[in-house]
Amino acid sequence: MEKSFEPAQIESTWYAHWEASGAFKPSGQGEPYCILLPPPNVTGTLHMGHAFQQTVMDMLVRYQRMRGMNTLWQVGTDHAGIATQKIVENQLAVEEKTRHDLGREAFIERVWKWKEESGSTITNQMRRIGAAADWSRERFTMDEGLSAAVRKVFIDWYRAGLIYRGNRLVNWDPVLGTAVSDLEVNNVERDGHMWSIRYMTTDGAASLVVATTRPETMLGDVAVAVHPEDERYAPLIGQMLHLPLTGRQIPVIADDYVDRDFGTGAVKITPAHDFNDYAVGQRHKLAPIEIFTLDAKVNDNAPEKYRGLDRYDARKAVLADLDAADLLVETKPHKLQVPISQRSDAVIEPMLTDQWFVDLTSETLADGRPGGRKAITEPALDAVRNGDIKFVPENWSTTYTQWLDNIQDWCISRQLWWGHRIPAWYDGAGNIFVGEDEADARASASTAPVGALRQDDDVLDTWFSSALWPFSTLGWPAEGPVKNERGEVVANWEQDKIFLPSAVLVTGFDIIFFWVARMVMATKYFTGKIPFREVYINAIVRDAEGQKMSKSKGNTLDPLDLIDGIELEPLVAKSTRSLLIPQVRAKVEKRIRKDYPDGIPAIGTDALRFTFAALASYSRTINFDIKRAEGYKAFCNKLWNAARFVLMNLDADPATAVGATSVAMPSIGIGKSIAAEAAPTAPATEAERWILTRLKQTLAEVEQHFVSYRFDHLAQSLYEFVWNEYCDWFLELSKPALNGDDAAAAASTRRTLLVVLESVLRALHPVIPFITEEIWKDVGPKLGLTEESLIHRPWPKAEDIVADHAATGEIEWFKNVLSGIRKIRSEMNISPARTIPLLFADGDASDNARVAKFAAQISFLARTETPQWIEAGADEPASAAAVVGALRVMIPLAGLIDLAAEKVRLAKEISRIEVEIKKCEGKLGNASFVANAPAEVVAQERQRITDWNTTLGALREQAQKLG
RNA sequence: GGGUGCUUAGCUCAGCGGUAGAGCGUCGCCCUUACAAGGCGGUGGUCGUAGGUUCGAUCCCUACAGCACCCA
Repeated sequence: MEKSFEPAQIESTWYAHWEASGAFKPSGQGEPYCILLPPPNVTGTLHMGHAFQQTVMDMLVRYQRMRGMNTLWQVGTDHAGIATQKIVENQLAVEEKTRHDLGREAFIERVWKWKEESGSTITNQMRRIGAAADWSRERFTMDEGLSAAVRKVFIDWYRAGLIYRGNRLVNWDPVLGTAVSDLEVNNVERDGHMWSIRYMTTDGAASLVVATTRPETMLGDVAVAVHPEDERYAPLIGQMLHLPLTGRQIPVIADDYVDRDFGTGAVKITPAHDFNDYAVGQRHKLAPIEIFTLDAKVNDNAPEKYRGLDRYDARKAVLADLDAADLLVETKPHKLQVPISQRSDAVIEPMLTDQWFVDLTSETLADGRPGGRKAITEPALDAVRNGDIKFVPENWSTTYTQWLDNIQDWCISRQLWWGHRIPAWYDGAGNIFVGEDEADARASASTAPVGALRQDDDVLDTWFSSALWPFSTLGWPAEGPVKNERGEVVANWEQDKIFLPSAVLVTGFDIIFFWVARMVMATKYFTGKIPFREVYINAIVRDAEGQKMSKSKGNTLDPLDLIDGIELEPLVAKSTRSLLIPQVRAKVEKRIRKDYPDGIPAIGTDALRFTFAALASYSRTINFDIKRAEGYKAFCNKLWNAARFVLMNLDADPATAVGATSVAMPSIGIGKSIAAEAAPTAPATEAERWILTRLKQTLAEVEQHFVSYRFDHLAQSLYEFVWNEYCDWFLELSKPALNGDDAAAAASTRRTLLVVLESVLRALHPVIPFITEEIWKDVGPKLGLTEESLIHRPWPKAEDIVADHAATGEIEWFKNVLSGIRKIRSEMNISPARTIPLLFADGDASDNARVAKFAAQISFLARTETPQWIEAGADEPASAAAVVGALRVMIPLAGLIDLAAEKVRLAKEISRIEVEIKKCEGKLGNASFVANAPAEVVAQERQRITDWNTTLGALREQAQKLG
């Protein structure tokens, strides 16, 4: 083995090896265990959130595979309608073309070409973080198979009356020219104004003042609403007003939607361009008046003067004209929430358009069939309410149920070209024909079309196809094998439906609405099954200060930069490349130069993964600190060097290396190896029995943490075991054993070193697959294991190991004695190189036996001469002492220690213990504590006070001896 | 306005009813033959504030303050 751990070398070969060996495919044996990858955007690149999420999934899949489950990690990407179309449109823009210049077919062809060339970026990056996914089954939402599922779902829902076409107010992105989901709209606080405008009654006798942040929409006003109990306006209700600038007349209506205390208490109603106003208009049967075109310019319903003006130019013109007419009463600054499209940053304009919807709200259809609420929404709610699907952490189920309880019908049409084209046709009379294709649509219709049929131009929302992911990727609705474009079989519903429901979905909370809920709805409806049994909501990754990562802040991290490392200058260049505003560029550059003056060190995939695991508690954000990752790289190095130590000691004595003939160990899941066939006898030393006991406990904890998704605790258990127990104590204890006279103990220790190391490599493999595999390459054969590589080894089971709690007591005592000596050495500044005398005094029979047993190890590890006992009552030299129970562990002062300093040290220790004793006495002196506290707590308190008193007695005796 | 969280060592976070923990940082001593990405030993916290429940509260309850996020 190399002298230190070099991640780049290790990582380069193993992934290809695993993939080629078919290790990621379902074994076909054991209980099915499936994880669905939330399909990343095909346009995307791997960010920290992906890396974190995928590490979690990978740990689970690798663990379950080792446990013998039939695992499938179903991967793929989604076609990301808007994002992908935009990328290609931007490319066309460089050539000074639009998609309309190409035409629909040529454009789509070009998008496919882009996808073939660039769409695999993120899946290649996933391989770098070690994702053990079954790439042979990789899918894309626009695959033929998945598209067939989309068509079938659309048609079935349409024929069940659950999909309808309607003219509704939707969030319209005037830049992209499409409807967008309300989940793709952010309400952003902006500085704006509140304008007060006077509307006169038609008889000229009175007026009222409305307050608005969007004065231009007055051109589409159909009423002014006031609160029904608002006395200020009571006489005006029912009267008509002159709508300024338009020559139209509108009524004053009463509606308790109006907040009397907001603005003037009188609200202009523009149903065609505001969601609240739309509802008011419906209640009062007022026809909406649209005043904008689809690119947000004033249309022909407005007075000629304003036609063709952009909405913001129209605002200026309207305000100027109102002011001129003396109808503008007040202008004041106002903070308002502006709806911004996530996809284009454009201000959303609510617009009345013809769209397709999935009914999620009606109880019963007009013809008596079940409506969407009953058929789709309720089953999805029930699945969570009755516990079929569990959220982890549990409280996310509230978010889920509250959202579904208040859900609106789902607008599924998008005015794009890239996506699944809606399988609906229109005849000359506007009748709708739905089917697999035009022929099917005709055949399925009850009436003959009038004239030619024309297919709907629109495509479906990307999430419509993503919602089918749990079953469409498994081959549904095809009967037999589904092949990809290369003719390879990627799914077969008949066989693969065993993977439904999948075991767990790992995803971010922001996706609960977009995707989780919709998968439950579609999967329940079409298969009758739930899509997954558990939903693990992972935390959102932020920077070390808890700030959201954003390119314009310059605090993003590319997981691949952490893995490979990057110099400062390339890092600055790549971080500022996409930033167009010079001030932002400068700010980002400054920050990066400050945060990473030396660039980013390479920490490797394993350390990055371990860091993610260690940070994955149940909290909803994790703050990623590179320092933490560097610490876990050190852990990898520690493991590496521990392995080197073990192997070096085997090499030194090849006769006992395999050990199958001499001393056998508990089998610990060694399986069909040579070792297991040898008669197991107990390990020879206490230290071995102790480390095996600790290993057993650790493995049991790790299994528990996998069940509860506490990867932070899992990582910590393994970290502690490897570093603080195996390396710090067992490896150290093995040194005297290996160098001692007892050949049986040396041989046994060699084997235990190896057996424990091999087990811990297996336990760590799901977290840090590369380094464990690399180390195992040398370790496995030494145990006579026949597996080709670690990935094929079974999970090490706690129950295969025999615990020895007596040994634990012995080693704890040993650690206390050794720590006591080290403490004195350190505090008294005795050089670590110097061998010092060591004396024991007092103590009980078991101390006597233990000293005899561990004398050699104590001398070796504490660098002392052979310890001597001082008989009770005999004279003893002035010494510094550590107290372990009743035993005094003493280092004579002569030439080593300052008497005064030792007295101070002792006095400090005595007073510390006196405080502890006081605390105990306080509790035990309280009658109600003794009466009410559980017996074991009282007993524990009594034991503590006894122990403290023993220690105190020994310390006082020591102090007295020093005079 | 409705909802969900968070507030514990300098930093990032566990713990959640019975002796306050980890990693990183920091301080001291050591290049001791697996590892200086290391070893050994320290320092560091009235667990946001105020009440309440309890024999006992960092942990449960109430209120308040501050900070996030989600939905209107």
